[in-house]
Amino acid sequence: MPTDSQNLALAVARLNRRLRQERHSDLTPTQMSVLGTLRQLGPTSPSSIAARERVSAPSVTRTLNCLAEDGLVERAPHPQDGRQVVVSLSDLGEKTLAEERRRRDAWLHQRLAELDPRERALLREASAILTRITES
Amino acid sequence: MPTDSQNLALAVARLNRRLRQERHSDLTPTQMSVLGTLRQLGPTSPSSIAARERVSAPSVTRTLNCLAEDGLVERAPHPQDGRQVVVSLSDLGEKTLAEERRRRDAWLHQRLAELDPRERALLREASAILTRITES
DNA sequence: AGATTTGAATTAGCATGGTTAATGACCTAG
DNA sequence: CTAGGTCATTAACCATGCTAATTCAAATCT
Repeated sequence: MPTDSQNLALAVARLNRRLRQERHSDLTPTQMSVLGTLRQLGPTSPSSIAARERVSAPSVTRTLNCLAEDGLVERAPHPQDGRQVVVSLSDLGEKTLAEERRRRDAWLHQRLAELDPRERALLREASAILTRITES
Repeated sequence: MPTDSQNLALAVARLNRRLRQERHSDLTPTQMSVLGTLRQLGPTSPSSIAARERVSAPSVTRTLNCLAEDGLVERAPHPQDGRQVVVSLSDLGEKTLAEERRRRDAWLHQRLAELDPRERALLREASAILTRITES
């Protein structure tokens, strides 16, 4: 018999795959996530993004390369510290993020709309708890 | 301002990455998931596994190759239909699954234990809802 | 019965995105 | 000023998603 944590882990893994399938866009989930983090943090270093995304620095570098090629983010030297790089969302990046979010979330949004209000509220709370857990 | 569905999608993506990090094992999340599905379904065809995991058939084939190499699953011809293959968990697979689950879930289990009972109950319900959503 | 279509699994080839290890540039402390 | 640490990047590897094409078996249709 599965434990609660196993159920939760399975549910999360499956939903994650499902969401990947529902993407009808050019941006991958990882790219979306990095753009979102960048939106939230404002201009920051790659390592801050890596920490926030809980991913290795090289992984972030590669994602940033793709995003920079498409003109969605910009890299600038750090004014004080020559080792660091400051990454920021471009206007195009901002616009693209908003639009892709709208499209990508259509499926999940529809599913949520089919739930009754109590379940929706429950999931809203659950999101907050999961976020808190993840960051601990 | 992010919508509920965006919050949920982000929370799920992040927790998924976090769980991958907490794995202290040889089995990847995908492999774990396939073993779990196999445990749940009993002996089945690769295509059933693919449907359950919402993943393409070739992807399942490859995962099964890895698992079979390690002796965790076994393939047998289907008695009636010569096109099909019947995949089943070996004893070693069963044992390994149980053990890896125990280890992999330690982190999440600990996090859940730190929540108050109301939150735990809420997440239990949320798991069920997410599973239902995912399968729709 | 024989030919064709359908279906399951696999193979081949591609892209993404995670990792660790090694490099190079830069800062900082001694 | 040198030694050591830090940040970003590069290189190389692996897992895992995909589609397209292949193979072989079953089912169906003359």
